[in-house]
Amino acid sequence: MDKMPEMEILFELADVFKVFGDSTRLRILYTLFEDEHSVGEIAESLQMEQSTISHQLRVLRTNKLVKIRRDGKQIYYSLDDDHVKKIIEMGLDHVLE
Amino acid sequence: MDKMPEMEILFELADVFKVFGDSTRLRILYTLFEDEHSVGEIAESLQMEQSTISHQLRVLRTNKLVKIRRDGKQIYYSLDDDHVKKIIEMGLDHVLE
DNA sequence: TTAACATATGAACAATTATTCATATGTTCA
DNA sequence: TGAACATATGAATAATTGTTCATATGTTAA
Repeated sequence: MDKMPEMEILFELADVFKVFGDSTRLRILYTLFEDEHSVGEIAESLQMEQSTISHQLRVLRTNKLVKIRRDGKQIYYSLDDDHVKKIIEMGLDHVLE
Repeated sequence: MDKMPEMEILFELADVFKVFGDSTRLRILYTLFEDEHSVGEIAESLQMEQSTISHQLRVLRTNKLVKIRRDGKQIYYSLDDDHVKKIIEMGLDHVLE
């Protein structure tokens, strides 16, 4: 173990970390820690443009960090991976020394 | 717990993940998983410019992921944090599903 | 001191990306 | 069907960033 992965895997790995490397996406993920939320709720909660949130949710979804549930006009997003919390907490451990 | 951190902390957190979000830096970290290595050794091993490696090592060092030990003309880099391996492994878990 | 070597650094460039604005798509209800 | 609402998307822009080249800094040994 700990052997260097193939280049293809390394690029994917870097891409995943890139997703965590933006404060807006981190805020969205934190918002979803507790419960699922609609796009509008997240935008309202973070005081950001609906468009911005939607764009970033797509990034999160493409990378399989969140999943969706449609209910009428709204689309509810929630965490789609057990690792998300743990990865963020590990990063936080590092930041907090 | 799981409460959203202050903005300042969120930016730091994002910055840490940004560091992991580059394949060159991931390769450098993997190289250091086993043992410490000099700048030249890493550049040779990864077949990249010495300058590129040096620049990226500075990023890693600034973010306290690697530390240095001077020995004559060479500077040996090694991992400076217990979390590094774990964070990368978590990310890998996600990538590998 | 000087030559040779190892590493660091600054400037420049290309590429990537987060946000905004405007608009499109899709859903509900009258 | 059409109006109102929720979300998605494309284009444009500004900002950030990884790499290279050239050169500077720092170390050793003669």
